[in-house]
Amino acid sequence: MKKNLPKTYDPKEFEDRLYSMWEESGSFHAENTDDKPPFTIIMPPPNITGKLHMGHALDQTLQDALIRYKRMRGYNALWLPGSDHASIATEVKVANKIREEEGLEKQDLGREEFLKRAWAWKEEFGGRITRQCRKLGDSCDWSRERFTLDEGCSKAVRSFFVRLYNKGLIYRGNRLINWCPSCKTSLSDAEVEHEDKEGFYWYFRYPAAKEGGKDIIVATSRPETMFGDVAIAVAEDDERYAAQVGETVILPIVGREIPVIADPYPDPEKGTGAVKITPAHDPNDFEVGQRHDLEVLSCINEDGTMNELAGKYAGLDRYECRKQWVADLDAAGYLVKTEKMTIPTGTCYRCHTAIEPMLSDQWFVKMEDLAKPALKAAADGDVQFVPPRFVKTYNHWLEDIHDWCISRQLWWGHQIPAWYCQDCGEIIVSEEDPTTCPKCGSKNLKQDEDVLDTWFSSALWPFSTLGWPEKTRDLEYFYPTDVLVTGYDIIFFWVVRMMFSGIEAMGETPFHYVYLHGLVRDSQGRKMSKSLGNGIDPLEVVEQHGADAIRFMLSNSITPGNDMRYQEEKLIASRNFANKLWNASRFVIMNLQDDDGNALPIADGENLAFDMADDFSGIALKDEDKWMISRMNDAVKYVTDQFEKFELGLASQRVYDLIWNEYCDWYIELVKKRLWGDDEEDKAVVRFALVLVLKNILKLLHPFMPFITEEIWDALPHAEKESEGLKNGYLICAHWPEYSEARSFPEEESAIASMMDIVTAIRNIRSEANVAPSKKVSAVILADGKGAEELQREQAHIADLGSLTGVSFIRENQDAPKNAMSKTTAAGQVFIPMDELVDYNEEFDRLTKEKKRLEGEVTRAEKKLSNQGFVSKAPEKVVQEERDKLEEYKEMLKNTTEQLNTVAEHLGK
RNA sequence: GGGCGCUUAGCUCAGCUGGGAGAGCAUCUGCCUUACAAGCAGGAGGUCAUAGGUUCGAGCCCUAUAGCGCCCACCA
Repeated sequence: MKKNLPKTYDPKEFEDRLYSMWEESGSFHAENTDDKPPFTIIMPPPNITGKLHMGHALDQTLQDALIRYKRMRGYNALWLPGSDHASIATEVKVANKIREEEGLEKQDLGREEFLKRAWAWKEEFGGRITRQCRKLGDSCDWSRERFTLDEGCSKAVRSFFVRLYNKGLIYRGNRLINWCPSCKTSLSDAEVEHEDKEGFYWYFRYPAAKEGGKDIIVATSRPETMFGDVAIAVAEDDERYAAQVGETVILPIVGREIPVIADPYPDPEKGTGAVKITPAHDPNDFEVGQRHDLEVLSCINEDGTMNELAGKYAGLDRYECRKQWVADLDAAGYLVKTEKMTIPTGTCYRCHTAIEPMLSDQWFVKMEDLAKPALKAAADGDVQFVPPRFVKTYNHWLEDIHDWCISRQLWWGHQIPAWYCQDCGEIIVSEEDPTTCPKCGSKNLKQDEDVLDTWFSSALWPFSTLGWPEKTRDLEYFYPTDVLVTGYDIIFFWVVRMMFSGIEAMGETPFHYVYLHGLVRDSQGRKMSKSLGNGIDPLEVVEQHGADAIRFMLSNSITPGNDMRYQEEKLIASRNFANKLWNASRFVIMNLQDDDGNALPIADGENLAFDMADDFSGIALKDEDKWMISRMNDAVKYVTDQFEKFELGLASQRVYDLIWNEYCDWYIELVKKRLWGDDEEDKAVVRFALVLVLKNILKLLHPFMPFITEEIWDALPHAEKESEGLKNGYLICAHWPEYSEARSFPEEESAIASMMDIVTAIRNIRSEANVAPSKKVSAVILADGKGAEELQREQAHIADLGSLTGVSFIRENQDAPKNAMSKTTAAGQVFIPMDELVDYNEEFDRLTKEKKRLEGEVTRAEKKLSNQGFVSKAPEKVVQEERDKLEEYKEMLKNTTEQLNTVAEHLGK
């Protein structure tokens, strides 16, 4: 046992030390042995490009709280950490760095050299976030840390790719894809964001080719794509254009003749009802083109400049071309009108450049057959969302899913395991690098240059990290994982893909629960972002106030699925809470030893500090001890229930309440007198209860505030028995408390509660009468029945906490002191005679007000009880409660009225 | 265009399957009481967005309305 804790709570003094202690003792390591059940969380891998932000801090605090809770409950709790190579984000970052430092483009370096730089970059910065996690106290199993581009994950990616390919679920196709002209790569639908941009509708006249024919006016927001126009489409039943279907019109200035066709696609209500068809640069047009067997004419290059089809505009950027082209059309008399419009525009989720739909050879995952079992899993409850409403987002995404474009024109990532025979054109898809073409025997093979979408590898994360495709013990034991904790913003990127990949590869959903949290916003509710500069660095907060404070703030203000605000005040409140616990613990420890630091006896020999104890037969517990143990027991049940429901906010609030309002404000105050008294035997009992409850409090709080609780735990005395079957004596591995009937003391709870009510009433009177806390007064309590019994039983506490010279009891109101202030509680009425202190006029007003209030209550209750519907239909329990309440109020009213009369008499009214 | 969420004390938010609204901060009053002023004790503060409905009973369920926010959607 330590001498005592330092006088001030200084998290910096112990947080790092404790983290090393936990890690070195192997407390984070999860065994894959059958002696305990497994509990698994796979950490959503942070990008190696990033640094820890508030969102991570929240995500990880929740996961760590769950893991610590389950670990204490006796599970082999595995929290598997790792990071994501973040193909496109990293590639852009590394390329920028090379450009800045060396003035070179990545093409100048070549693939091999570029990848060397990327790996070097990863070595330098890649571990940044995971290192920062330690500051937060994350109890991950670092021995199992993974990286999406490490050998094992790469093997899993290849294996999964080949498997899907062989099943016909991956194919190579020439289709219209999303192209980012800035990143110069294709993107999946999920990677395209939609932004409303200011733009125009330009109305252009397409002259009829036939002499005397009717011109057609067409609206477009993208005139530069006109060079790729291959038709004008009108609705099939649009009478305005019926005569022109089958005719041709001239593409202005260009002079090319294009047909007018009828198709279901055009909406007669929109624009002029006639649409220009550009299959190469619009997904709808592409489909129209397919139906009518139209040519696909591409007029834009991969870098967003115009190609030779654009004639004199070739080489110009698409927007520059647009400007000049519209001016030229206007000058030539083809521009009919211009309309300002908001144009919904697809943009790249990385660089926000406008996406260009492009026809391109890419690899795709065929989604239909993969989506179905994933939908079924959610419908059958194999996976459950917390909160449940998010299943809609999940379903919605899977229901109208398009095939997933997985190839990226990048270098940093998993290169696609496909080879092209340079002689016969055969495509070879294989886990091992092939040397010869199986078709023609040629050795002239070339691997596909592209890499896979980053999300293709993250989709495998729950099983690739456990060893798949090998049949490892870890995989067998820890899969499926229990819960995925992540932000709701990532459902379609990641959750959906892990689901169908997991089901496909393992035949089982990768997790049973998906616990979704929201965003951490700033104090004004804005998103934290680099551009706004309103981000708050969690590490700075840890540095200032400690990891426990930020963890508690984050877990205390959370509701599943909802965004939350970061508030400095809330953080301070959390820090103050830690300080409160620190000082309460100091008080306890101080009372466990004499002035020289020698341990004082604790009741019931060696086992009494045993925090699991629930046999109190040999210990002379007093009411307040039982009350405290009972309240603690109640909290244990509640907190455990809330943990099981992922309601960490409610759980932590209850712990807060238990510690501050019950343990500190009442219990410690109640036992001070005993501790300062002479009854050595009783003092040993108090020590027992103080330690018993404190230990359980520390356990309940540990998932939220691991450091301070461990530090205090270390300073407390422990019995041998407590560590039985545990790895070590640390709190991180201690047994989670369990609710026990033997620790439930309803009678004492009720008695102490009545006492607390009366004490509050006394303090209230004193405060209203401006009586100094040091001044002692006497009190008379009017009560009968259960209330009288309870209050008499606790009268010593009443006198003590009420700072009374004495307390006497009466049964009849007529015996009440005449010149006194009074307050009524459910258990009884208290009178404090204070002749010279009371302002009778004020007291008269107060009592009048109180009488009115009570009359209202009585009326309300009587009305309710005279309602036949209520009495006959409401449950008996509710009705009875109402009757009891009425009696109580009637009694209170009677007493108050009499008191009022007394005061009135004194005033001569 | 489709979907979802929010609206409760001055501020930020809780409120479990319907049974007389809570917390933190801020505020007011009194206290440096030997664990803690990062504290203690006491108080004030709410037609639970609006309008209907269901019910004996609605912050909670249903319908509509308003405001705020988010997500999705093939850019005539």
